[in-house]
Amino acid sequence: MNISTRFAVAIHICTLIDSNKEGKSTSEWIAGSVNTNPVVIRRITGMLHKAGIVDVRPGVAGATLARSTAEITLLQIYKAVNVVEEDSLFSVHEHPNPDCPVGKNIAGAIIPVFSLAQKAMENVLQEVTLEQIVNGIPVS
Amino acid sequence: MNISTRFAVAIHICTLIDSNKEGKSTSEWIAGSVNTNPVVIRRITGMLHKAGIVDVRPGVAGATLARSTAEITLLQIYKAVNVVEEDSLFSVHEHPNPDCPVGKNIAGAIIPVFSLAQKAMENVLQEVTLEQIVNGIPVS
DNA sequence: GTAGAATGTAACTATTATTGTTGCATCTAT
DNA sequence: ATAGATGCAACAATAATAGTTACATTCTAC
Repeated sequence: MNISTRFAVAIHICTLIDSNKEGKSTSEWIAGSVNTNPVVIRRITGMLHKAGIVDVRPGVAGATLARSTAEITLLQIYKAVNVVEEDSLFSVHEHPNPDCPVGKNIAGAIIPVFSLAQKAMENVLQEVTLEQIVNGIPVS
Repeated sequence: MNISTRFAVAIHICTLIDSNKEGKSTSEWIAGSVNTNPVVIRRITGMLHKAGIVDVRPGVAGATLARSTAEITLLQIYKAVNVVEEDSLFSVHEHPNPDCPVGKNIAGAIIPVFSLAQKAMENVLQEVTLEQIVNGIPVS
């Protein structure tokens, strides 16, 4: 199991858009850097657009960031591309035996822990901005 | 995406074994509480056995915990059932364009963050013992 | 207002992981 | 020896991912 590359690609896309303020960041151009199909890029920019992170319009070439890189966190991107459902990073088996004390109560005992663990991970993503990622890319 | 129920089931199994010190915790009996097939249980107890968490022997009915519930952490169980590969909770797209400054360096920029985020999640699991889970189950 | 170029999106495929299942070999205690 | 358990290989059903084709929609430039 692992979290879809959609998240890493979305970060890649946002970083690219920021680094290309002079040119037009079309899905085809972005796809060239990510090395995938333009439709995959459009799917993701569509999600980033719905989340208000990216501006993109039908018929108009090029996506842009909707706000500054310092105001975009990795958590926002992560939520935008929907790689992990709300509070369900960990899945719990359904229908344990209700006639067994353990079966009846196991979900209630572990779900709060799973929730805390997921939150801890997401808190790290919340503390990292797109600006920091961009600064991690050598200007070359 | 979400982490396999194998982890939740493994916790369920360990809790059950502890709550059943008088009886024999056979795969069939455990399967009755989890509400699944005994082979699924054997697969998981096999993994827990390899990790030294559970004692179980071919031909001998019943699994037991290899050490006290206070000495078993959720992180140990999590690692035992191999639900997330080492340092790869998040996956990164392969083969970004090496001729693009962003493509060439994006992996190096995001992997450390992904690593930190995963570690933060795992640290929570490390702080929770099986004993705490067991105590969260009403005696009824 | 039309042509060209881009985005949006549906539909399909290949691949992979999960979960459940059957069948059978192996092992142990009685 | 036998009964009953575990270990394990093999297979099916399901679901998510990633890539691809095709085409409708939209806008800009002319």
